[in-house]
Amino acid sequence: MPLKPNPAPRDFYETDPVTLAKRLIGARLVRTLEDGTCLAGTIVETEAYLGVEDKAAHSVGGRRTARTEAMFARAGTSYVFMTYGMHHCFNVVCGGVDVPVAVLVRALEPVEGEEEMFVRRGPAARKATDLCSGPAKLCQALAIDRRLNGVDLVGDPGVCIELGGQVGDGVLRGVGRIAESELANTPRIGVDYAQEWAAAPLRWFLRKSQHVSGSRAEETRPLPVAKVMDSIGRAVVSGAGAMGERTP
DNA sequence: CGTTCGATTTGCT
DNA sequence: GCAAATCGAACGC
Repeated sequence: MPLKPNPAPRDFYETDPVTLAKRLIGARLVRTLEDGTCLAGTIVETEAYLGVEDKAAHSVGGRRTARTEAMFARAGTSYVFMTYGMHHCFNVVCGGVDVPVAVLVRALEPVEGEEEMFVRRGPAARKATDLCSGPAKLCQALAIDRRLNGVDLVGDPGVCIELGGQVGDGVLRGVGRIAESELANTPRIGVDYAQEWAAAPLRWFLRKSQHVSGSRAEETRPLPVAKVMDSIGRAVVSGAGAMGERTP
């Protein structure tokens, strides 16, 4: 029997997407189904989407539509979208209200409900590293779809993020606290259309993990807008009032 | 191993 | 009408 989930608090999310993308590695994404089934994995790969100026972000130019609305919500909200007509991707919204920035969760190492994940993923998943090694794979494995778009990860019973150190967590095979030196920092995957933003170093993954997706190549180009992080930081501060490094 | 291509629906031009 | 923050099958070497 899984323990009751222990959601990360609001202030975990009240930061910029680069900070949150790194902070999420080693945390657990926990999905609780209606029947009580728990499906969970340790996050091993993330990407930051920097909002208005980021040509790879759905919220580029401040584009605010039915689809992107959740990106404008408060930190700790989910943003789940459908792409290619059949796949879902799960994001964690951060920043402040009306600051449309988020982190895409790209890969997990399964820690609970692996058998159920194999059933949900179907015959293409032949081994554990096939279950959640991609943003759409992990959504299929954890039964995440657009019904979970815009929900509050701090208060919704269906999905949350758990930090390490949960009492009684005997199944954690994951990684606990992560040093930045254990992370690789690479271009984002599948955003070649984003011109000068395509090569920006906005993807992170746990080097030692066998559960990551896509290329491990680390050649990047600098952020095309030098002050974009400053502008996000100011917006977070003025919008949410809680920003900065967390030192647990 | 590698590359290519189709699936299938939505969101927005 | 077109391209998409993807995946997996099919094929070539």
